[in-house]
Amino acid sequence: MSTDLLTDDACGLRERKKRETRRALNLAALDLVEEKGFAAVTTEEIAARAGVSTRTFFNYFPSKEAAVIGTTPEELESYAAALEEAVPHETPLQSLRRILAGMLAPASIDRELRARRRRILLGEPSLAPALVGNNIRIENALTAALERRLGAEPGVALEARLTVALAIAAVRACIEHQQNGGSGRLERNIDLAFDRIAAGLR
Amino acid sequence: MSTDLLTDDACGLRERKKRETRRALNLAALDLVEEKGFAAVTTEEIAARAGVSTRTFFNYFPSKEAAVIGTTPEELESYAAALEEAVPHETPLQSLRRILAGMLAPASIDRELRARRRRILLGEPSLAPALVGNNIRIENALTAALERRLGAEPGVALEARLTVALAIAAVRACIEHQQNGGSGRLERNIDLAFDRIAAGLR
DNA sequence: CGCTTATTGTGCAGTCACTGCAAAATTGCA
DNA sequence: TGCAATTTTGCAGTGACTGCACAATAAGCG
Repeated sequence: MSTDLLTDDACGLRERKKRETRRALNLAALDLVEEKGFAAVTTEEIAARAGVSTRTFFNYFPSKEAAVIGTTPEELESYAAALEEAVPHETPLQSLRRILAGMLAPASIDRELRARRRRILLGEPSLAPALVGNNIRIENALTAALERRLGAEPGVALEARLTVALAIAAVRACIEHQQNGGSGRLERNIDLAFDRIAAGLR
Repeated sequence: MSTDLLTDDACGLRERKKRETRRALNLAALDLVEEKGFAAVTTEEIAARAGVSTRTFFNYFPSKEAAVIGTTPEELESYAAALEEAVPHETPLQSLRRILAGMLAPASIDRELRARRRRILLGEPSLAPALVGNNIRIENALTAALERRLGAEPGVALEARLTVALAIAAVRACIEHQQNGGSGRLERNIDLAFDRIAAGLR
């Protein structure tokens, strides 16, 4: 159903051009934010640099924030699918650690885009509200996936939502720690955080 | 330093009028949101119902969302102070459970305002992004307070931020569970959630 | 190739949140 | 009462975002 992330060539010219435009807008937004800071960038500029009209910008992204943070529906689906499938000897929390860490690591094809997204994310605290807003979508998708994985027993709904919410919050806490000049490398801190969650907090 | 929440009479006419205006705007916003839904309410309407100009609205609140969700700096300070002071036999997590539950419970003076805030909060999912945005402020204030309580040992910064972030995320998860028609009473679920966190997740 | 049809891009007009600025109204204080 | 500080307000402007109608373009078909 969903085109997997590696096949760029989903048939028609139409589809390809749409992806190119989306990507161009995405890159333009990241460029400009790096140059001038998020607040000083206008949607008009982003559209201009990507070579489309301002109106078209809003055909691709519902907001200025989305063009910078932009988790695509495809990405979302792929993360959800990864969580739904139970890997042997892996608890839900361990799956989440792996998947969420993967979202930050410039691993798959679009490593350029992801690396820059990450840099901006760590550097621009003013994006934090938009970031957490975006997380809601991720949280809902992952919660649904985990519910399916755990089956429909009573109490599972809350359990699933709680697990996902805490995992995302842990990653976000590490990012904010980083932004506030905290010590330690991001990945290392994330590992520490998940270990804490597994062991129980006081 | 900070006027505590019970003394309404902090001297002058000026101060009193400011509080009244703030409260009038707050109530007007809640009224209108209950009537028409958040998206359909304009700042102009809110100001009009409160009997002030649109421009004045923005002297009191930085955004439309803030008038609805509106955690005042005083509230923030009072929560932070409550967390900083260590109660005997209470772990940080237990303190957070008590304090965050108190934010939802219509306990102190302004029970009317708080009860309506809570009802709207549970009923209007479109406010979720604004809600989590607001949580950032709360999180930062509580993190700083917990850091002070725990002292300046290495690793405390991350530990404090993580604990606060997880506690807030737990409450939020329970709220969203409620919004999505999940089972159980809110307070009961929050208790369950905190017990889980203390015991460790899988 | 041409023609029809479904998408997609764009311009335009409009709404609304939000801001800076300067003048007017109000309050505090001597 | 009169002066100084603060608050309110109007005004003009910017910029995000939307609906709509129309132009441009790709897709499918004879």
